[in-house]
Amino acid sequence: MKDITLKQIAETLGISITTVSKALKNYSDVSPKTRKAVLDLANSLQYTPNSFAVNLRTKESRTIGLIIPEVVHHFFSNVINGIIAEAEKNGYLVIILQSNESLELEKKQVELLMNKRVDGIIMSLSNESNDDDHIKELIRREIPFVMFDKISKLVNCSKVIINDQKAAYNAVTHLINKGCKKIAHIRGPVNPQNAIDRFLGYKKALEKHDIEYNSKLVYTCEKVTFEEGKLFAEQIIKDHPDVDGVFVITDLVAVGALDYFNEIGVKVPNQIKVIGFSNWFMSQVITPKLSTVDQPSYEMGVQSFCLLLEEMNCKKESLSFTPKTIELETKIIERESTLEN
Amino acid sequence: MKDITLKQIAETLGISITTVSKALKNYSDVSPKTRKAVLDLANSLQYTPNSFAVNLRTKESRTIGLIIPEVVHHFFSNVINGIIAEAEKNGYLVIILQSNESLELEKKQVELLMNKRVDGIIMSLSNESNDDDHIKELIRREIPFVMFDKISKLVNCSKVIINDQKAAYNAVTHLINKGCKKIAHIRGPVNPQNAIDRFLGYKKALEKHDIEYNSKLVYTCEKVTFEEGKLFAEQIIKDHPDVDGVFVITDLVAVGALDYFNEIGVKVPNQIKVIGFSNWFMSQVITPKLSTVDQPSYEMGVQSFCLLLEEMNCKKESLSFTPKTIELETKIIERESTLEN
DNA sequence: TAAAGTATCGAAAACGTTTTCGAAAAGAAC
DNA sequence: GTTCTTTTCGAAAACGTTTTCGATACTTTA
Repeated sequence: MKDITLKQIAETLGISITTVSKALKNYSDVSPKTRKAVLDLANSLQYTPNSFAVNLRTKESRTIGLIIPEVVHHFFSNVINGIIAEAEKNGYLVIILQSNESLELEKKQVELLMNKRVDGIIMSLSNESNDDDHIKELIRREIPFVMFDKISKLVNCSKVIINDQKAAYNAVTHLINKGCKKIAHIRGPVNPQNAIDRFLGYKKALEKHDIEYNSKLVYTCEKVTFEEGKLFAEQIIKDHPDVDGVFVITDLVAVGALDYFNEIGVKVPNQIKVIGFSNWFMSQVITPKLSTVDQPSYEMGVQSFCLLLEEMNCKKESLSFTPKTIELETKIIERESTLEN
Repeated sequence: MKDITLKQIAETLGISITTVSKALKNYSDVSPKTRKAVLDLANSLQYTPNSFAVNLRTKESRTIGLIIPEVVHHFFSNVINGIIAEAEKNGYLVIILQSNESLELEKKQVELLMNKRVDGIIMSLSNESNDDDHIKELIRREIPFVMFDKISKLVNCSKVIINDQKAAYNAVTHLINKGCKKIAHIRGPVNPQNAIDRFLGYKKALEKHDIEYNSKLVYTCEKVTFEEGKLFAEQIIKDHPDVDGVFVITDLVAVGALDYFNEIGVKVPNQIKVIGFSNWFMSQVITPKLSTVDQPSYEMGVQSFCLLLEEMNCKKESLSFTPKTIELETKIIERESTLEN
């Protein structure tokens, strides 16, 4: 029941550990005859190298770490999907940690992964993250590192993002084109760069179309939940009954808003048009079906791993690596919630 | 920039590696003075033990593997959440792999994890899985192993499940109590035990209430998708216009059915009542809100890890371990889609 | 036949830790 | 001063692999 080792193969064959190792790794200085003997025996014994020893010797674990704010989240679980698929294709395994949107946990998890000596780390910042010390430590230690979606502009590392400002601009312009004159915005928390950018895109679209910006029309989520969507929808109706369009930070919150509007009989899209962000699956099954901005989540995962792989390979060969930023395209998905009157 | 090792600490302090190691691990045979010196230096140098070496020496990696059919799936992502939370609490990290419902991939991934020498494996079978060889190999090698939700009855290992048959029985009984006389069933694929059990529960509920079972009313999903839900809803209406109730294998498919009914103007719950399974988030936001069976997904994750931990600890101390099965409670969530006429 | 080249192998170090066991030093007891 | 205990330390083996470098044996060439 004990594990098979090179030593055991060597002893039964009456040769040295060195030769066994070389035979298994196709070194040229082992005769065809002994190679065959080794391979046959290794096969019949189901030998697999002890990865602990290989890790120690080669100083790599063929494992990467992934830290995301939430696993139960349509966008992030799609990203996970992309990352583990691409990683497996390249012989890497993925350890997943969840920061639960907590900066403290996030820092602890970065430490965990460094101590675990993963070959690289992919990460999306928590909403609480407003300092970069733990990230910069990562860079200082020259651990291959990629950020996606919720990034920090101050950190010099590879990034996979969308143009949140442009996407938000397009979403709000879409509302305006459909006839909206007074548009509210349910925005994300204050820290995350993408919440800031989407807000800026909202503002810019208004300006561009000569609609006066009114800070009273901006509602700020803390937790970015369904419930907050309902709550802010209620406030919008109370505070500004003449609002005829809402741009929401993400679909989950937008669906909350729709739920409230449905409850009290506010007609969407007739009275108010709503557009969300990220194209969650449920957006296409609720009533009315929610217009949104499609974000290539799976592709973001794939690209994130590719960038990380590039950096890991450079490090292995002691080559220098210059961080890259990949910007992926978004597109408006037009559904019932923004139909023209 | 190089990693700090015991050797370096030992040399700068002029003592042996052994003593440094002992000082850091609070052995009793090191004087308070030298212990303090070691701790201070280790702290200021930010020493962390090389986990590769520790793994090799201790023969454990404090890492477990998790294989699930799909990451982008409300039920499974909640289980993941429970597992990684509980694992982290106990100092374990989790490598996640996705079988994509393919038996071939599943086998390869079991191999991957064994070669990686994880301390244990948690798994939910793919829909394709109809043989147990790779699982039995796992047991034979005495690798701590837990199955949850989609299990194999033939494998002797710890399991975390619900009583699918009873839950399905209750769901169908719920339909009957609400006045349904002719109830169709959109079931899961042929292999998975839980699809079989839910089907049996459906059948038993009919019998119990003197409704004749009709195999024509049972539709079998292959992929268990939204699209299949729409498709089978269409067939039900075409083949059996007088069906007044549907019990669906899972919410995603049920939502597909609802979508079709909405499209063609079939009134739910007036003409047909629908009940799903698993309580996906979107079920509470669609129109009409979907009745369903709540499955404690997060808790299943937590319990799965706990069982695995127990087994891993037994193995470490060479104690024998008897597999356990934990059965968690489900409950009917009554919403609009099964309102009484 | 000697020299040069090639094919095949293995000894040994290294990766960084943990742990056993014995040695040395210090203190206590007589 | 001797013996016995207790405290404190370190040498060394072990975990299993990879890789360097030198050694041997065998073949070819001059």
